[in-house]
Amino acid sequence: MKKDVTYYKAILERNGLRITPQRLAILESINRLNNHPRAEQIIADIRRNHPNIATGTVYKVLDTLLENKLIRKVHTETGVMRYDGILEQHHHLYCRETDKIEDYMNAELDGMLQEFFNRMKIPGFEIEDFKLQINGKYKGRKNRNE
Amino acid sequence: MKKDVTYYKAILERNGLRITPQRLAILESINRLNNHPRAEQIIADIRRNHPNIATGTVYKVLDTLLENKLIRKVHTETGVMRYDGILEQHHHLYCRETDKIEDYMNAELDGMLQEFFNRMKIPGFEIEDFKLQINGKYKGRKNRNE
DNA sequence: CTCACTGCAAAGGTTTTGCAGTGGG
DNA sequence: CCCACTGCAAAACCTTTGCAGTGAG
Repeated sequence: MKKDVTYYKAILERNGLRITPQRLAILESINRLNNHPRAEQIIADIRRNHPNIATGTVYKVLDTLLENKLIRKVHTETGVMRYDGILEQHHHLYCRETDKIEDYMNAELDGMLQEFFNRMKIPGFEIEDFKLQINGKYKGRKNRNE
Repeated sequence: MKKDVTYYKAILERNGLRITPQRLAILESINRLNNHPRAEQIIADIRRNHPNIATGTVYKVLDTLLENKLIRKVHTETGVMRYDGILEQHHHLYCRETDKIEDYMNAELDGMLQEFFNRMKIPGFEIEDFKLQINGKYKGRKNRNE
């Protein structure tokens, strides 16, 4: 699955959304920044090439993308929303000290959880998906404070 | 572990914090409301008995309690902070539709995860704890929309 | 040509802050 | 008594909204 302009155009089109430079820039930015950017970071990033894109527009676009499940929200302890372009099932490593998030994918873990909840039903609750937040500290490597 | 005024006084004292009516009221409120209240709900609750407690004070007290790990933050997709008085390891059932959170405790699950990560170390990351967010829908019972 | 989308600026909601005053120890 | 804490009101911060204008299809 190659992620380039053609790809982003296709997914916008598939969702019945108009293809605009703003939307392409934002989609592309989230995926290129890659590590769970805040709205503010996305805005700074795309303004380098699209200097007069409006803050309100970015939030509206993010909302539209969320509604169409083209991106996801991530919330950390700081209360500021962050956005995630990765749609596949995955978990997060989270460092409270630096507010840094990293992805953690592990098929064995997913299988184990799935199997657990198949067995252990929760009365009155229909499970759709689950996300594990693994809290801890980065050590022995630079804290790219994202 | 009985949770009453004496108990709250003791834990404040143990943490070197002054015992004030505001702090006791807030601690007591979070535990009595029980289900992950927002600041706004805590404020409304304690004002019934302490009519002139200030909003700013509540946020300051919540901060102090968080710093001393006497309560925890919970963040949902709406972006509004919520607070949790339960300190024991537990997970959350979360319903996106109603923004309702319920606790989920399961020792087998915890053991399984613990064992998994003992085996499967993550290079450069020291795990402190983990929280599973189980997303889904409540069905067949009233949606106490908390 | 039309209506979905953008830009702008103002408003909204939550949380933080500064400072004078109070009361817990 | 002293300094940690509170009350109050203003500010900060992030996000949403309304509306006139624009450009994608």
